[in-house]
Amino acid sequence: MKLMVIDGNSILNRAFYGIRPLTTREGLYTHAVYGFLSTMKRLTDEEKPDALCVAFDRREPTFRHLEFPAYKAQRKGMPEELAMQLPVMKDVLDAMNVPRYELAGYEADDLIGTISRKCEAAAWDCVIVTGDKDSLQLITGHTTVKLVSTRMGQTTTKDMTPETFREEYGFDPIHIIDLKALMGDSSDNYPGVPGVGEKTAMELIQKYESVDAIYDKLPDVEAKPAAIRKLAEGEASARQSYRLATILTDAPLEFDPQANLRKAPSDALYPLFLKLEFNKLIEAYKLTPPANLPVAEEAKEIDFTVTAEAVTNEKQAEGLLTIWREAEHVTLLALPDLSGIIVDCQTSASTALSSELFFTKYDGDWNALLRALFGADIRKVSHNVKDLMRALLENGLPALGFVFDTALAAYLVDATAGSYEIDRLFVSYFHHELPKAVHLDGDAFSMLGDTATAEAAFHSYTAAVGALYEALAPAIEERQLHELYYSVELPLCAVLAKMERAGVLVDRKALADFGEVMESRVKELERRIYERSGEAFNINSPKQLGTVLFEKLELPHGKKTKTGWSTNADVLEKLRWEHPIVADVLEYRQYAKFKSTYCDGLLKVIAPDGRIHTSFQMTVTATGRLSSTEPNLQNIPTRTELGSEFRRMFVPAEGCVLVDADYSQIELRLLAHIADDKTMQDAFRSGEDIHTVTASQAFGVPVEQVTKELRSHAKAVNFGIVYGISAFSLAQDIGVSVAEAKAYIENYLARFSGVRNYMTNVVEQAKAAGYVETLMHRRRALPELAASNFQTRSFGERVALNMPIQGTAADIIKLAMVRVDERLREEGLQGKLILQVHDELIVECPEAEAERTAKLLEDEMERVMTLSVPLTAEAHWGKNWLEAKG
DNA sequence: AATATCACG
DNA sequence: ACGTACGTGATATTT
Repeated sequence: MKLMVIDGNSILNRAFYGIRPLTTREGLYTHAVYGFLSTMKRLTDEEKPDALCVAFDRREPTFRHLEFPAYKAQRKGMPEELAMQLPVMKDVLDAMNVPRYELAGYEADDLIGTISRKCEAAAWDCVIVTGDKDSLQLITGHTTVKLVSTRMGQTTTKDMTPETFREEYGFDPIHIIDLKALMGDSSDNYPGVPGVGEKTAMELIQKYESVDAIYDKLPDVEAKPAAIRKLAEGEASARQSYRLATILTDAPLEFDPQANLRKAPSDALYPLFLKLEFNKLIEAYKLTPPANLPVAEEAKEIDFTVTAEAVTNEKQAEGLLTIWREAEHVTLLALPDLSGIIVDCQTSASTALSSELFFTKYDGDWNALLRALFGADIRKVSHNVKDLMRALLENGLPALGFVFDTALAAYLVDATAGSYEIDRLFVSYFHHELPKAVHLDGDAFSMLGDTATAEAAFHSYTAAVGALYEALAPAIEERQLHELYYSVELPLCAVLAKMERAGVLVDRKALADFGEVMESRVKELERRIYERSGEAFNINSPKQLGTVLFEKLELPHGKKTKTGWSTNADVLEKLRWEHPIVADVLEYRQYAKFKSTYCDGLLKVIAPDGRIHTSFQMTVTATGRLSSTEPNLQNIPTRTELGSEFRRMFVPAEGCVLVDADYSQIELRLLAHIADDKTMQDAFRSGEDIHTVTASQAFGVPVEQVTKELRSHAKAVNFGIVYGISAFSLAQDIGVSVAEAKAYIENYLARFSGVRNYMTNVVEQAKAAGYVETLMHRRRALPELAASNFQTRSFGERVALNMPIQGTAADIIKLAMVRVDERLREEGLQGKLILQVHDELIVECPEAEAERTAKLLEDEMERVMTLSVPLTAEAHWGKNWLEAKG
């Protein structure tokens, strides 16, 4: 039989410092608990112990403190963010039925020591889980230690047995105590023998094994004379340190391994995990909701028992439509194919109506019903409105009167939540699982399987959207998001729905032909690479490629990755002249990428109408940008000549052109505006090339004397500033020494003092507020800024600098899209927006309207916002995307 | 499911 | 001293 005992404080600590901070929507920090549980899960799965328990320290002083007042004296108190997780941790363990032990006057170590000996006495094996090396003294033939360490965010464990210990230390585990007695412990704050450090102590213990043996022999021990003198002087301290380092194995603890046999978690665990928003762990532990899940107070008002009325005939529908038109709003969800819709409506303070519309159950004119329902005179609240609108448009139906989208609102309230599925949101807002919810695939309600269950879920989800609306609508107001939400995001749904539906025409033949060329080039390069390396291998495998380049061909290896040597383009570029194979690999990579991602990838998604219909995601990015999927049309190559050929294959319909308009330097302009940097504002107002002016300013050279190289360095600095620069990365990027890069940045900030102030101010404000925001109050929470981990905190600081800029640019182009769409219709132009690439809009329009459309785009894009610098956009048009870029 | 790489702004 | 720029998505390989 085997028992695992976990050092609670040690593992919780490690998780706290090793994982980036994470809070629930309510601001309760949870990452330490989360990390603890992941570690516990992993180790119990691996070790499969029969019994499991956790030991904790108590706050009271122990005998060590009493005997040696300086003991752990310089330890800083636990940060608040960790302290608040301790009671949570204990609640979780209780709910999991994992026994925990603590005892006044004893440290967790002493309890673990005692537990391990009691296990041995009962003929059990004991596995100790801790990050603390002191515990290694407990290792015996029946007690082993799993030593946990966190490196680079990865937790690894090392199994320490008597054998592995001896191999590493060269003496028996028990003599760790003697080692500590000599070298002391700076974190526990006891000295050992002053002047004797780890190295000397190791040598001595390896030779003599124990403190006793050393002092018996003194002064005849083999060591430097200075060390012998220090040993003699420090004996009292060594003896005392020995006592402090000794873990007790006889604490007065009632303990029977049998009582710690593993048990199934209690019903309390599921709701607790819900409250902590540990959705991943619910899955990992395969938890299911207990039969009688307690109902949270906030959720009481939501009445899920409203009897739904099935709408079967036109007379009934007419009555309902009248009621819906009179209602302040209705809440609805629709199946993706529009064959079923639930409409909830509050007709008075006390009366709620829930109606089921199913195509198969309705004997009237279904399309007429939908046309009425989706007209402008019924105000509708729904979830993922853009997708519903696209479905409506694709069926030739109107898509009007949408007044609220709960997914979109939840995204504005927390852009980093990651998922905005109805069930998840509901749990997160009301700490309560949806009743009768079955696990449906996201928000897509499949009517497969048990129809009754699926219909019940459909109703619950609709009711949940209604409840979420009540919570989210005020939240939008509170956070000053009214304008962004109602004038930008919500209207944008319709614009994007139309764009997705319109799609973009591609020249399939040209794309396929190009693919053939790529294919043969890939084959040819593959042959040459095999020849040059003398073997056939998978060039796409960084591992195999690394072996060939760095072991077989013995090329100098650069950076390492987690799994081996890096073979990325940066590294290979530096090796280009070392061996001809390198250039081949680089070229191979390029062709392979183009072939697989852009030729094959795009060909696969051309719709029957010959066009590609991407999906724009509105709730993905942390900054407010859109993203594009299936396929991603926001990363079509352009930076290389070969790659930009792909843009030639994006074409307008017969008789049309593509008009492409992009903002000029929008992010730098926003930096000048937001940072209120007069020098940079002047630079933009001068109309000169911004990178040249920056170079002239930062390097103290007249504009005429700015060389290409200086300009490109200035450009890199400009970009770096927007991303939250570091000298190291700048140096890496432009290939100068870190010292030079540092000087560049210093010169830059000396000249652009507004930027310097912005950099310090925005971080300071973000720390105080806990978030940053754009000009339109789009917000990003920054729990990272409170992190004690340097790397995490630095990341938070860079994000604080970048998000207001990138996010405001996103606000601006989104508003421009709404305006452009509006104006095109007002002007009676045929043009349609078809793509957005962050700072660029593409319209497809009849050739004859190209000039007017281009002008309209420029005007509307520039007019969106008045800044302290001009906001300029430039449009061009042509017979394909490449030409239209101008 | 995680990692490495590389395409874009 | 820490490790090294912001935001995305797709593909192929490996676990």
